[in-house]
Amino acid sequence: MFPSVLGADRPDTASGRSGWTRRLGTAIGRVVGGYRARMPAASSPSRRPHSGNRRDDAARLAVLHAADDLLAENGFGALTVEAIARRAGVAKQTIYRWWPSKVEILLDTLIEDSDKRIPVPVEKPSAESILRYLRGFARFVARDPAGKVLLALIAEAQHDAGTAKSFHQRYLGPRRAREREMLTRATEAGEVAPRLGADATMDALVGAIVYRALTGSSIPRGLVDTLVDDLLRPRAD
Amino acid sequence: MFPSVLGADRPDTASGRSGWTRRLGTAIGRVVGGYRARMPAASSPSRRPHSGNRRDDAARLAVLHAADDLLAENGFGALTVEAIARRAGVAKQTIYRWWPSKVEILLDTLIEDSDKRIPVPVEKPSAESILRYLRGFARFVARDPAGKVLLALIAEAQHDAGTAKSFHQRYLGPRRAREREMLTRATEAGEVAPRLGADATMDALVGAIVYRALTGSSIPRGLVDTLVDDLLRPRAD
DNA sequence: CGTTGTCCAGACAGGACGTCTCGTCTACGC
DNA sequence: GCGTAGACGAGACGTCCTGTCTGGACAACG
Repeated sequence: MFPSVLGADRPDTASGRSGWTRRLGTAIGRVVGGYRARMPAASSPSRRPHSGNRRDDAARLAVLHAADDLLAENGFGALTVEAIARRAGVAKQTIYRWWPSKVEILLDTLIEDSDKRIPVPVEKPSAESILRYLRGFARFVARDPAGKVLLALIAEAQHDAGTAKSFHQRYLGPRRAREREMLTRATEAGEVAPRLGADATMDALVGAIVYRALTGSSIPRGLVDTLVDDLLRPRAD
Repeated sequence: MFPSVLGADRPDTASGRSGWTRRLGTAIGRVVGGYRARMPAASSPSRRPHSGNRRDDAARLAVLHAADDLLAENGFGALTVEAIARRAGVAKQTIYRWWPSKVEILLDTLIEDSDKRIPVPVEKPSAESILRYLRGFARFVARDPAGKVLLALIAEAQHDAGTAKSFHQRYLGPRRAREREMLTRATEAGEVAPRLGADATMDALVGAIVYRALTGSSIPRGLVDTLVDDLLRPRAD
């Protein structure tokens, strides 16, 4: 049902690639910049003309996929950098060169996956599109292996302050901005009439769904529908 | 505001107790059985008449308090069994003798604290008492140091299957049973009229509150009030 | 063709884990 | 009383993962 996380074709490891790099580099490309792509000096636009060898994109993808797979198979508790390196066929140092922690690896995969699977419908906002979005979100978080990454990061953010900061800055913040936009537009268009503010309303909807997922319960469609109806539909009295 | 988690008087460590044990043993007693109290053979009611020395209750409390304090101070990520042992003035083996993991320690403190701070009002259920309960819950989870334990355990349950099982069996399950009772009685009395089932309704209410706490947002009273009103009050149409 | 930077491979110290073995002390049974 | 069973503090032990740091091979660019 969900054959593969993060893209269609994926090599099992990054090893045994003679000529791989060039083909991959142009064929796939980078959808998301990834952790380090934005870290070093975003202020200086024209950096060094890049001497030396360039980053191996196959290795980057192998790491992302390995992390994803290992999380789905054994859970976050068993996820170690060494295991990721082994599975990806990559040296440990290659991982530490580009990511400061396994959390940033997961964050990279999560951003890529959720942009692909559950984009926020900011254009043409309507009660119907909001409902569809939340149904998709519920499905993502409850049944999609990639949704487990989201749950794992929410969890890890409770344990580590650095994770919390990064998770907010890179994922929750931007996503919530789009959700707020979606809800605000729909409200202004008279499509919905929430009694709470945009953030509180989204938290109530998303929170209920996420909590069900966190506690291992299923998320029947009727739950989402009723919730949306109760919180977004204007009351008669 | 919340001077101490888990009881009033607490020694800093368990060491230096000459004569401590006897006094503590009778004075404080055990509110909750704790992890191991129910584990070994609940089938045989009359066990061995207990030769040897008995369990040191001061050590038990010192461990519970140390875990609580360390979690509040440094977060779950920095919480180690060794650190708990050091802080409690207790040998590591003493901890492993009674708890299989630090999670069970936290579970012991959580059960004790939430029974004390946010009991579920199953008697005399009313819309008003439900609202008060949820306000208290929101306060507990957002501002009480003991509430951090709940968040940490929800988080750890995502990372480890064993934690998830234990957390459900010992905390979420029993608590939800009482909450369901509360809601069902209030519904039968005509006090409230949820459109969703008891579990789904509670998840929507609790989930929204927990999600705010998990993402570090405050939980204004108006949010809880409106949520309760939207989900529990009968709709006119 | 040399410089630069990435890659794999592996060594390394540090820390936490969970187990184990001591010696001490205390409650209970005989 | 006295012996024994069990809890306790102290600390050693092997294992695993961490994050850093080498070395040597390779590829891109000037």
